[in-house]
Amino acid sequence: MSQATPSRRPTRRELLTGLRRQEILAAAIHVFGKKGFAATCVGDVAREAKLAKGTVYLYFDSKEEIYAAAVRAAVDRLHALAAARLEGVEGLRQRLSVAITVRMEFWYQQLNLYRLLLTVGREAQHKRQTHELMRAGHAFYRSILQAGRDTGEIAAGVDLDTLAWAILDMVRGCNERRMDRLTRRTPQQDAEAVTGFVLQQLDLPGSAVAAQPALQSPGAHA
Amino acid sequence: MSQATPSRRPTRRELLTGLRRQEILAAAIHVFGKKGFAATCVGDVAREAKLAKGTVYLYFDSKEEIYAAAVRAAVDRLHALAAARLEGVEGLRQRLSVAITVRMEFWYQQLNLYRLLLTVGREAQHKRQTHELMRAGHAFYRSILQAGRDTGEIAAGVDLDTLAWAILDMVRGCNERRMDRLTRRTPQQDAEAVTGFVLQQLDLPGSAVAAQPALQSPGAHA
Amino acid sequence: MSQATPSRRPTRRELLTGLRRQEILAAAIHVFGKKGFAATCVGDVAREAKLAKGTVYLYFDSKEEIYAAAVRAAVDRLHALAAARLEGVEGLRQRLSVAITVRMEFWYQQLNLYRLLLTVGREAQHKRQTHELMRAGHAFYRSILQAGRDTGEIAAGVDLDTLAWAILDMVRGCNERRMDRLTRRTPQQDAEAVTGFVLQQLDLPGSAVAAQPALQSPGAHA
Amino acid sequence: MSQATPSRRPTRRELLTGLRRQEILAAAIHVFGKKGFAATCVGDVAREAKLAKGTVYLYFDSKEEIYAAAVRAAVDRLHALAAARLEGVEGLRQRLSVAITVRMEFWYQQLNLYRLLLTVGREAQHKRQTHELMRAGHAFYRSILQAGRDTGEIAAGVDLDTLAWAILDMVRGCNERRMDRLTRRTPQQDAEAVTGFVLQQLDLPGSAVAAQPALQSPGAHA
DNA sequence: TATGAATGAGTTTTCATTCAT
DNA sequence: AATGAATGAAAACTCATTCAT
Repeated sequence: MSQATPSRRPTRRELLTGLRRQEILAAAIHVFGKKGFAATCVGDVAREAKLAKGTVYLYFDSKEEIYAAAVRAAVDRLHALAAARLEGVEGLRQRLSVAITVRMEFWYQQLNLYRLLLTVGREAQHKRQTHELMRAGHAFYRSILQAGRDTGEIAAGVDLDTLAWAILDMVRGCNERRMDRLTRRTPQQDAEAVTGFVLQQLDLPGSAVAAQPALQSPGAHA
Repeated sequence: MSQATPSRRPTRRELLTGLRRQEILAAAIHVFGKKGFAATCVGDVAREAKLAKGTVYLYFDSKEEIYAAAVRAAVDRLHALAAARLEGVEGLRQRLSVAITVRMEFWYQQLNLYRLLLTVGREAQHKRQTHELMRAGHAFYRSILQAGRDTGEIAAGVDLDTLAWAILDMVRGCNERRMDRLTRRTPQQDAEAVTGFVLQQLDLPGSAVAAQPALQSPGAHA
Repeated sequence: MSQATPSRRPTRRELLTGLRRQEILAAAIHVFGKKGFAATCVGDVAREAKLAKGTVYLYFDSKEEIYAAAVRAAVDRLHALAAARLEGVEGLRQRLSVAITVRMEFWYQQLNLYRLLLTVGREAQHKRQTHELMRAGHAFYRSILQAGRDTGEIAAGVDLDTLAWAILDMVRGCNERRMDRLTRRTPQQDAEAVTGFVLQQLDLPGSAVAAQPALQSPGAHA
Repeated sequence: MSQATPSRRPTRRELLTGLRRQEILAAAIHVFGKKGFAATCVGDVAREAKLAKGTVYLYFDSKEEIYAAAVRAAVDRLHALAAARLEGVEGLRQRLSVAITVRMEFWYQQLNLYRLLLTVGREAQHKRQTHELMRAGHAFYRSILQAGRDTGEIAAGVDLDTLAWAILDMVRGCNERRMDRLTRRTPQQDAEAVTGFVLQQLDLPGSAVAAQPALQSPGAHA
């Protein structure tokens, strides 16, 4: 899926190197997520990966670089996943629903990394990468809305830019609350609620994807 | 922990102590915001406050405690400000608008502190305080919505809990984008957009406070 | 003798600070000389000075700076000593003798520091300082020779520049051999030999200071 | 340590091994000279020699040993060169001149190694080797002077030991100044000056080798 | 109360050397 | 013989916190 630079046939060595990097990244995300980035020293990462400290430095230039690589890898996976899930899905309602759900579910699988994003990602040296991620998220929702407008499903008056940001904000909020265990809702439930909000904004209520009235308290009837 | 409510007549000494603490907090927020929490050492705070390092420790037990106190003070001010602004404001639309605006404007004045909240506040040891803040924000919007329901302005079916969280998420998102200079919109413009979003969810469009259709692109007409 | 910057009345604190620096320098020269600069860590210096590692860093910015300061202080002392010893000494023979002797004796008292000069002083980052020291040494002997020429004691044909370098080289050589225990001669004996060498170059043999024929084997008679 | 004199017919393998060692030494001297001994890591040497790090360790036991071997090889070459140059040269004046010149020129060709000698050679673990080198230099000049005495060219009173050291010191001084670019004189010019000094000590002025009055400033006439 | 010198645990990073392939 | 991944000891430097004055 992502033979980045060496266009053909990675060497046996390159393969092994790639694997080691994966291992270290996994270990790093684990301990960073558990103890926090600042409180974790490279030795902790090494121990988790069952390697010597120095070995980690063979694969990454610094602690910061480990973080950056972890985020990069996750983002790549997220984008690939989103594209795959949307493949063949037709109709604004369905596409919105999938797009919202995929981001909820993905980060739910990556809570430790998500936690990093919320702390380390805020620091000056990682601003650029974090902003990139946010802009990509915005563009993602924006493009789905735009397609809806192109097909006439969305009226001309709606400010798609602002709405796309709002979607991202709500998704992020739900993710964070789940990470912090401030909610017991599942990613799917949250996704439905957010999708419902959006449809309401577009004056397209009636039926959310699962034909469940979003934004209604579970017990309530329409 | 220390005498929470000294009931009556603070001693002259208590007053002086309080002032010193304020000075140190102001200095701390300034330098923390400029260099980041981790990168700032207690000596920096002391220098900014024109005190000796040791003196800071007469007023705060640790660097962490300075952060916690700064947040506590800000939150108190925010709550006081919100209450003051809502005083005498009647009607769901108006109260919502004010409630959203006040949180936008307040943090806009406190960008340095807000930045801390987004980084330090995420660390394990400050989770509790940060959650408290978020829950209070949620309760704040929830109570305004509840009042609307009590007066019949809001239909029975709407899930107020979820909507309150959504408001908080959108407000936070706007604040963060402003802090990161990812947007050029003013707090007031953002507040209007969010308010419009909420009214639409409540099937109460027609007029946002400023009678501008929220979430509509500026040039569009209703 | 050297109130460097604060022209008047050093504070009590400045005095104490100065003393601490002296103590650390003394300790540093001791351990550097014993184990070598590279093999010595700052902790060793601190232990020798009976201080904590961190304390050393309150007085010096880095290990390198300790070295540089030690050399600077020694050079100042050497120059002061040389000036003092030459005070009132008249006549080329006598002045040369004193000038050569003082440099022999001084470094003999400072063997550990001298060893540093020969190793650390060679490294790129200290080249400038070391060159300065050598140039100063050359200028020192050069000026004494020049005075001799001005009084007519030295013939016009002699190349004073080259001779001054030669003096410095021989003095250095003797010092190094003494440091390395490759010789058992005393600084005074070496000084006499070198002085005799120079006088012979100037066609002013006859009497070295001590009226001993220089460069002649001890037992030999004129 | 290893078979010092393999008496007869070096194996094919021994020859290859010897070649590899030469290659590595050449690479080592190059990078050590460029970056300094401490700042150079074995990997740098290996890269320069186009070998893997581990391979270097097949030929040398340690980084230190590489240094020692490099010096040993250079010294052997120097001695061979000196012997070759002196072959067939007759007369004290000529032999002295050649002996001084050869040492100037040789190190001038080996500045990188010379630099190592002045730093690494000073460290405790290399003292012995460095002293050996200096003693050999002294013995070299001493033997030439002794030959002069044996032929009656040198008077009985002169202290040959001290003079030999003085020659070595002056030669070293000139070499170092050239290495540090503190002089613009050529090795030949320096050699003449030093030779002139020595002849003057021996009361054999008149003609240095090139019949140029040494120690006289260029423009002066005899 | 105010000070700031002293402390030393703790962190990142480098690199000589080893050893399985 | 050749390789280079793995090791882990070691070192410079920082800074929150203490405490004698």
